Amino acid sequence: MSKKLTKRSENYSKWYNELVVMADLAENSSVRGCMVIKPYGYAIWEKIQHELDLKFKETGHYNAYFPLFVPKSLFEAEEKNAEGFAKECAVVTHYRLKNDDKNPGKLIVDENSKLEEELIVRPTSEAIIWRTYKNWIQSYRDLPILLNQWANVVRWEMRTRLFLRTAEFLWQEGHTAHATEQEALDETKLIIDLYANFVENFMGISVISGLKSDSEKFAGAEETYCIESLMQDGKALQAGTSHFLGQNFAKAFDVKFADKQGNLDHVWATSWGVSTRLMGALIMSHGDDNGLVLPPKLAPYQIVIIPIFKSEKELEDITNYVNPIIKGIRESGFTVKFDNRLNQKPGFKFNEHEIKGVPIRIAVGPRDLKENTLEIFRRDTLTKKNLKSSDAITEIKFLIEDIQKTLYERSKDFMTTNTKVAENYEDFKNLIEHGGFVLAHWDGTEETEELIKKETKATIRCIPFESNDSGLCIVTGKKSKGMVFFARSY
RNA sequence: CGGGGUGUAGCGUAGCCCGGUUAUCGCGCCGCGUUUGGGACGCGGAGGUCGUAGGUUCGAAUCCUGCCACCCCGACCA
Repeated sequence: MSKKLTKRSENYSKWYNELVVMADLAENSSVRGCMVIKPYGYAIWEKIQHELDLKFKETGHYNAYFPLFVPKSLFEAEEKNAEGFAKECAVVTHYRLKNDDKNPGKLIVDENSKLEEELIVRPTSEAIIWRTYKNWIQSYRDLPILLNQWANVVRWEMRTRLFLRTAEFLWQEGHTAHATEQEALDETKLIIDLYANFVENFMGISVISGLKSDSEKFAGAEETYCIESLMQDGKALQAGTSHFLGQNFAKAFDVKFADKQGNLDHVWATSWGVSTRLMGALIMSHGDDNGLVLPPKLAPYQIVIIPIFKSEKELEDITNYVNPIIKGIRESGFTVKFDNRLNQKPGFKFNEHEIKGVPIRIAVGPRDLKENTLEIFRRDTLTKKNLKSSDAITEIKFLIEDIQKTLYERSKDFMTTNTKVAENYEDFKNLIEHGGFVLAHWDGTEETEELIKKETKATIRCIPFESNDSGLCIVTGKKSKGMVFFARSY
């Protein structure tokens, strides 16, 4: 990993600031690590939502909404799930405040308003949803249930990190119920493939997918499938997960159905989600030393037009000149912003939109009006050229596609060149030090995984679905079913 | 919760070791003028409980103690 790239991780927070900042909460507040999503950042999130929503609906899913609060008794029903999340739950214990007699103008919790049963602010919604499904499912005719929820969740992490691990985050969580194990497994796989497809083709980020090891899988799941991407500093980032929950939640919440023969059986389940962390992945995958770089499919606006003028009359002329071009761009299905602010200079605007990662910039000044030209700049390669204004639409169509493609290929090349095979443990330690994915044989035991983690800080990011050649574990020398992906991760 | 570090204007900082006028500089902000094809320049101006509470002292941003917050490393994690 080059020094420049390593150093770049220090810049990430700078790029974040265009999209998101840590919330400025009251001093002495015990709430930490909440984020404020700025309009530009939220516009990107909306794009992600919109596209995923389409894909979910294409595959037969519907959106629904469930409560923010989960009664503790429901939360604890599925033991492993409860145990896994217990240490990071926000808990509501009271429902009322009152004036503090000793401290005028201040409020205190009214002890008389103590709740009979505490409410957990959802860290994830399996519990409350499966309690609901219990009432919805009696027969095989009620299945499958394929629901998705767009929501916020709260996880009281020891340590937060902007975008990647905030105390509250936005996500979508899918929760499905099926009559057979195979159908649930198929759903789990369908979604992880959907995620991989989305992240690669829409966000332009190359990913690997596979299974999580037992120690890394979701609390309450039988299997966790994941997609993992590689950031420019060589650290891996989990970008999405899809869980096969078996009958665990159906058993915990007593959800049974009668099949065609009239036999009762527990329902099979999946759950899956991606979060605002995807935006972190976006920044850390494509950002360069000049700021964000957005793939056209995600950019709040794909093209910005910057007029260069000395007088308002000149601006008017330029406006008349670019109006047909703007119209043409919109008719071609692209989004464009005409930055005709009077209070900022062109140089400033160039820079601002570069930091924001706008894929294409067009500059138009008096010179262009004379020669019937414009200057077009692409953010991914930082190159610009002049062309006839009549060629603008053709060029834009080409660039939109080419930038999307280039970003993905860049990400893919980066992952390929930073995925190495370790022949032995010494080799492994050395490779891990340099960042990136390291493929190595592993004997499949938790002990070995733990040892590697302790000695190298590397974890198993995923186990490929299609097991490759068998071999010998690099640590123990025991038989291995195939190589797995290791990396240091966020 | 364990180890390390930091806290000075909206942001980034100097000063602290070795206490002493009106707390430094840059960015940003406001006004006027000149500028405008890559983050403009000049002049003028506003903005500070030096994290907080105590202590030492004639005198504290500076020394001491407690507390609070933030950052980094561990444990945890989408």
